[in-house]
Amino acid sequence: MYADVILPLALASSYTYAVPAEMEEYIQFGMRVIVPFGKSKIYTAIVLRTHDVSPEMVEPKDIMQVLDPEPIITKEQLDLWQWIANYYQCTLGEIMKAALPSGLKLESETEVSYIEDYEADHVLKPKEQAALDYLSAQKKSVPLIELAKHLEMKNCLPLVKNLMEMGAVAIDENVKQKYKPKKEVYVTLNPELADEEKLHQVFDGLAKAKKQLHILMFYLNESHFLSKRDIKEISKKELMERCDCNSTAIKSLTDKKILVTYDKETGRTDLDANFRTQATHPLSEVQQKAYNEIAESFSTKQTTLLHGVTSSGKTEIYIHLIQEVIKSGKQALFLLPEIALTTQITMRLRRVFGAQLCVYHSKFSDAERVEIWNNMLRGKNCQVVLGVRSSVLLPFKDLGIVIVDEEHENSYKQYDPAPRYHARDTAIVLALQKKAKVLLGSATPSIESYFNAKSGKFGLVELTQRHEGIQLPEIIIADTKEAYRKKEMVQHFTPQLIKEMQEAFKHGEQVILFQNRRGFSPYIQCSQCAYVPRCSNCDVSLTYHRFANLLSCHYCGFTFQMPDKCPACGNPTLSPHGFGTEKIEEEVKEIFPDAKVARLDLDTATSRKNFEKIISDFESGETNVLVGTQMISKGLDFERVRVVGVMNADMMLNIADFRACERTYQLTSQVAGRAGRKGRRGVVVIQTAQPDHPVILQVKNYDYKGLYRSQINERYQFHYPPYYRLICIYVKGKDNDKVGEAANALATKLRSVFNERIYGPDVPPVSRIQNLNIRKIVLKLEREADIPASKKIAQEIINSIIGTGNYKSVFFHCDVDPA
DNA sequence: AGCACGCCGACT
DNA sequence: GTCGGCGTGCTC
Repeated sequence: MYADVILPLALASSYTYAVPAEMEEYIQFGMRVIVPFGKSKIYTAIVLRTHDVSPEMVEPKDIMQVLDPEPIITKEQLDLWQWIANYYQCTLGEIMKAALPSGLKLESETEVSYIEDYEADHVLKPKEQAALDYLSAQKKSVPLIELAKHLEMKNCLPLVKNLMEMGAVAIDENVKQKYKPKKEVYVTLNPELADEEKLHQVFDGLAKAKKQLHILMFYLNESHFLSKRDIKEISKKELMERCDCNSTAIKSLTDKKILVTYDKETGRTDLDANFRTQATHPLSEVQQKAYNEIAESFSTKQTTLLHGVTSSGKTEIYIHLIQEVIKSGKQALFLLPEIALTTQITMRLRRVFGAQLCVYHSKFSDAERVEIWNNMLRGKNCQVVLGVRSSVLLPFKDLGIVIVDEEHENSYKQYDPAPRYHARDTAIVLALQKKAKVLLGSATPSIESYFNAKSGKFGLVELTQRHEGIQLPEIIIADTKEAYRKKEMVQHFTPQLIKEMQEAFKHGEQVILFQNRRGFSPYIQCSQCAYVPRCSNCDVSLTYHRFANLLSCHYCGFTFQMPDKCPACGNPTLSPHGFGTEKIEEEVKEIFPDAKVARLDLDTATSRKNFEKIISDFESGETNVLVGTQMISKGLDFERVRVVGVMNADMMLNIADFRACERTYQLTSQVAGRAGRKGRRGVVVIQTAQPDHPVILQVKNYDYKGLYRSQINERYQFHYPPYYRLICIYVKGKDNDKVGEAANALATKLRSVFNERIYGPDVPPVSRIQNLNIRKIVLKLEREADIPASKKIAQEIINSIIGTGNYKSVFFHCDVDPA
């Protein structure tokens, strides 16, 4: 018997292994197996199918082990994987990597250990001696990477191989089980004491130990131990909390053999047994009307777009829809963009759905994610999944609805690494497969979705009123060019923004300042010789971070100490140019010395905890100015914010991308929506050098339809989505000339088939990232074109270019429907 | 992705 | 003359 398996690598085809006789009985599609691959590596693979066709040409290796008693993916999941692989031009292995939590993907690690009685018969080289000294000192096997690090060698495998031949060391491949079920200590009464008489003796013996007596009484009452009915298990933790005692008191009881402890496997995702859900708020009249329209729309359309202004109470409608779905026994998936998954929305859903809700997010521990995966397979506790992009890849059993909140968000599209999939579009395919409904929600829908709604492909429901009659904030456009000319700018603040901030502080209200760039300044420059420090691996200037006193590359993460003099001319004349969140934070402190400023960006939100601390400090009024990147724009509701300042709208407008206008509108409206939720009407100050730009005016007038009309026209004229489908083909490699040649050859060949539908090759604005030079070719296909066939042809042309063998160090990848 | 093989420059 | 760098090809 043989098994075809998917390996978690970017390999085009499946691989065939021999199934040892003892596994034949139980091996099945969807189970994980451990297989050797290549010279020494061991991977977790997934069984695609079993058969008895011996592979030609190669002698199959044996499967080492079957890891699961049951399949861990479903046939339907594989169908979806196949769709993704096909549509987004990637391999099944890449999808497997993205879909499975890493606790389910075991990988081997090479470990080296010292052989105790080894005696050298010749003088060893210094490195060899150093390796042996290190290994013998460790007294256990050491990962190869650790040894390499210790010896400061890039590749120490040849050295280890040598030592192995001499009989000095041994190596082995170890596969570590990463996921361990969580255990908790529980207590119970010693069963030997379970009769009245003995218990009385125990009580008498504890007459002097009040605390212990209290604990015992509490335990007996709470667990219903004596009634022997409806017995409740009690954990040590619960006992300690509810009796307000420490573990010593319990220890005395266990030492006296009155109580005994035992370990119990508990889910990490299990809720406190005392958690009580709350009833939902009834829908307002307007919400109810929208709800009915959605229900009506679902009767004819699979997907419906809910276009509702900020604070129109979309979430409440989602909750009611989900309730309806889970009442019928089906599951609901609630998708949120990566950065927006905050406690606020989680708490809100938790209050309603309690233990039926599970949250799936990269900032949750891997063990939790394995648990959610397993629970979903077993159909346990997972009626409502709140998650980010990758949760569309979870093993749903009976999905009834998918809600994609903030559907326009570009973080739904994965860019690097593959699979380059869009979670919104994948969710629609998933829902189609499960005969489920999809609701896309946004205050500023993507042009594509709005087009689909307008053209009847999706249903459309509009919600134009803010909930509870909260007024939309007033939007002030502040002309920075004019303010500079009149010398009215205070650092990067226009007089209008300063005035509104003062006004807010006077009334004890809060301010949010939005600058979509982290760090202190995007570049520094020597005022003597005009030198600008650049990344050695990428074609970008280095961003100055004052807090850490570092220069950092935002593309490859490379950092180094801020030099105190110019590396080119030696003068101490380096000065920051441009501005990011750190600079704004500093300026606020100078201009308003009494303000308590916090900053929320990738540099301060290093962990979920830090992120939540910054938010809760702002919520409680501990801080009163919050400076941030687009992280502050989503899913956060604050009560006392009156002023929102957009520091520099031009930065977004001037990006060379066909979505620049759309994005500017979306981001700006999104941050504007943070202003004035209750009480006083909010104010938004947008600072720009282009106060007459159509998009700025559309934002000011809350004119989404105007934006849509102008954008849809441009999209049509310049051949962009939704009228055309884009496929970006990237050509990358170390040798810039070779990359250029390969890109030219590819473009020429593509043009011979696709003609004027091919654009480029172009050198992108950042032309080199991590020492890889980049070229970009764009294929624009008409909506009516045979897209699958075109993709296939494009891929064949790419393969033929690779097949010429002229561009060996160059590689290619496709980005279908780029964000 | 990782690992081996093979070819070229910098050391003894 | 060898050591060790990286470019290239293959993995059931």
